[in-house]
Amino acid sequence: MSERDATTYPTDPIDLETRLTQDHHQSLKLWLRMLSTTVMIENEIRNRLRSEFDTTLPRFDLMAQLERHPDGLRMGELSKRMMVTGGNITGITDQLEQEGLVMRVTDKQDRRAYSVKLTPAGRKAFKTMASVHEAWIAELFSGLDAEQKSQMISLLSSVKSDLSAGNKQNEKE
Amino acid sequence: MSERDATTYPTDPIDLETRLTQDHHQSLKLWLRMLSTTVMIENEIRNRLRSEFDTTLPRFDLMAQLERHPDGLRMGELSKRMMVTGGNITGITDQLEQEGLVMRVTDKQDRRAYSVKLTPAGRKAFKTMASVHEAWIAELFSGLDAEQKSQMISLLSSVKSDLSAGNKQNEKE
DNA sequence: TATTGTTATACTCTATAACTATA
DNA sequence: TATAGTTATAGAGTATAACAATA
Repeated sequence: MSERDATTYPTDPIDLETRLTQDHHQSLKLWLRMLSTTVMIENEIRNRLRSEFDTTLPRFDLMAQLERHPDGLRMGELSKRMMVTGGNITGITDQLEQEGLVMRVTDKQDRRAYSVKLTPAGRKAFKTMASVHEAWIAELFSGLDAEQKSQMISLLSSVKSDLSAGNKQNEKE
Repeated sequence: MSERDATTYPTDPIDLETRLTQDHHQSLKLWLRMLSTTVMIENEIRNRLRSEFDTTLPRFDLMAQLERHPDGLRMGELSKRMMVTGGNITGITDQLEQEGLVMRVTDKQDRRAYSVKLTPAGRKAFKTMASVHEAWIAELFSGLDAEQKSQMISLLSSVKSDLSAGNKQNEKE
């Protein structure tokens, strides 16, 4: 070690291990913070949806999906988009249909299938909820300015694309 | 409108409204991305914990809390930290105690209360799980480099501090 | 009286698997 | 046979409220 100068070897095994451990801790810290932040916001939104509109997050989500697809979505598509299995979609759709907020329209090409659509009443009810909901979200994220928000959106995209690549679950769109 | 040049008035109400709407949409986009990313990771971790260690996220969390507090935590403290109500803590603690992973130590000052601690077996089991868990997390976040991770950690802190300020729920620490 | 923790209960959300009816 | 959706069921995970023991 006599002639060695201050420069560390690039492949020094101890450094590599140290860096790996640091990375692991940093990832864990990031995950714990992300999880707890998300849970706090989710609980807040869930409570507000219940007390203000007597609805739940999955019901709101399903209506949001239909709002984005005015031609309607089939049960199977809703299942994929909401990341839950088919049986659950049937249950939520049943509720919303009974309340007159969505309707099942039989597909003429395939008589096994339905298109689920918002009814006019459902669209109206959703619009009201959605604008209040959007204001809540803006309020809860008011700690970030526009620049920081777009930073975070792109960082999250990197995480997510990595995830779906690993899982090979991104079949379409 | 004849004499008006290309410069918009700084206080133009339309611009203000436009900016507000844009901010709302951006916040909503951020939230939807954050939520779906978190759900995907959470599901992945939940499945792996079940198949590799036959345990659940709340059980893992409770043990993680105790690992960080070797002197033990009271039921009420666990409840606050895990953001769930007391009855649930009793249930999870019962399970883990039966399996010999945690123990209830009666408090000598206050005989209503317990300190819950990891048993030696529990500590050993947790260490094994925790290191594998940490590697999973590092893997799932490998789409970000160290710089991006610390950026995201600080962005999340801003969101979270804003949240707890609004809710006045940050009583200690 | 107030607090610590437990019990009992119910509800939401979820997955799985067997099923019906079409394709 | 395969697919779209339904039904039935079970199991997490959660909150609420009444309760016992102790402060």
